[in-house]
Amino acid sequence: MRTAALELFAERGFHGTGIRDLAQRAGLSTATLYHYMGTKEDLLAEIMRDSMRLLLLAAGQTGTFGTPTERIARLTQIHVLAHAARPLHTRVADDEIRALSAPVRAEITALRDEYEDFWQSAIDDGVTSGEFRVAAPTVARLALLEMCSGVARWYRPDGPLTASELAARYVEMALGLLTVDGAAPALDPGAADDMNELVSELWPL
Amino acid sequence: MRTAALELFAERGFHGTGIRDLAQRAGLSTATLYHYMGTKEDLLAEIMRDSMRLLLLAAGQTGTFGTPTERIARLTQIHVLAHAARPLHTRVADDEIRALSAPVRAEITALRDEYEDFWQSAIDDGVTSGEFRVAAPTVARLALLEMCSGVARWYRPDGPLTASELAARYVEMALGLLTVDGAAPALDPGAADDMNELVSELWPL
DNA sequence: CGCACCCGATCGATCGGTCGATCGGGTACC
DNA sequence: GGTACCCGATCGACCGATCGATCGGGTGCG
Repeated sequence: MRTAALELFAERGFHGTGIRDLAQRAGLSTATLYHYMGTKEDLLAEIMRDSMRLLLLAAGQTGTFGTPTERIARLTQIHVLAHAARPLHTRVADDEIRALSAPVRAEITALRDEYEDFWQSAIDDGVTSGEFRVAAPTVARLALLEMCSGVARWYRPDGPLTASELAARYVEMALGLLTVDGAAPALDPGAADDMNELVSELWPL
Repeated sequence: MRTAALELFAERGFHGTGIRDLAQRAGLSTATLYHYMGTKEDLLAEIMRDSMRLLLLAAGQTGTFGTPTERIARLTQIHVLAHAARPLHTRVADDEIRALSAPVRAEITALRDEYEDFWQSAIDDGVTSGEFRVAAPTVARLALLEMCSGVARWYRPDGPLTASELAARYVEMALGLLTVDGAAPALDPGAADDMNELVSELWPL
């Protein structure tokens, strides 16, 4: 039943999944479903709690020692491996927060914030120590997490890369992202302004 | 009415938004709503079509000339600026593809694939020319796009960064990500294996 | 009049969730 | 051994509410 909910929530979204869909996938009647579970939201909340708690546990065991470079490398590897190993869990956890009622959402958000703190402090420490050169550390955290979480949306185990290889590539990219060579801007200010102008034409305020 | 649909789809998702929600937000009755629009799905499809077409148009004007570095810089800037300027459009376009029926989904997916080709060919050209050093170009494209699209989920115009500043930071990070210094692995193979072991304990197959 | 605009009322279908009833396998007492 | 009792598991039927969508009938302006 948990499996059915996981698959359907990931595939169609929480609001796109009816309890009759759940019952059919589990091979039960809707009444029997309610013998085992609470509400539909409870089902979603459990999935998200489990997902976040495991990630937080792993981050706590690997994100607190060593150099900032090592910490980011380990956090990235864990995050990518987890998203590759459990794409359904992580996709639901990343996409369906808005479907939760306010109290549960607050609980899950608190877990997520705690997890992201591991990343932020590793980035900040790296900037302080000079290992990282990045102009906006908070933006870097958001960009990194978004990029790593995306794995769950497209990774397939039968593709050209194993999960370990994929994680290694992400570690390389994450560290490259954090050690920006700011010597020469890629676009001169004039070209950048041209882009701004094009955008304000296409997407007028 | 378009505005109402845009706001509500972005806020609650397609399946989480009812016709009566749309009518109330637009200050109309549900019947009047149907005087102007087709089905609810048509509304979603229009939002996604507009969003993708503009992005594709912008990419066509900026992603085809210059060095790979310049092309990626311009694509990144356009993408980030668009997502910062129209977060609702882009969030809906990124998150609600699965809510579309098969034919419309195929159409939107084709547009998206065409757009992503601008990115992929710029990355591939840069790898060929030696400007970029990245072990898995396809993965790099996915990572870059996911990271840039994330902007729509959290950027607020009244925050510490203007949209132009944000785009400049993203250009730096994107180019850093694509020019990985592969000299020394951040984690020795033993440490990487420890991570793999931890993950297989926490997320058993 | 004709047409664009707008509405209350209502449609059949489906929603999340509950109801009372039934079934089969213990288990405790005589 | 028989039997009276209990209980978790399961079901079809059904609840009120809401879903997306439609209807016929207004208005008011050209």
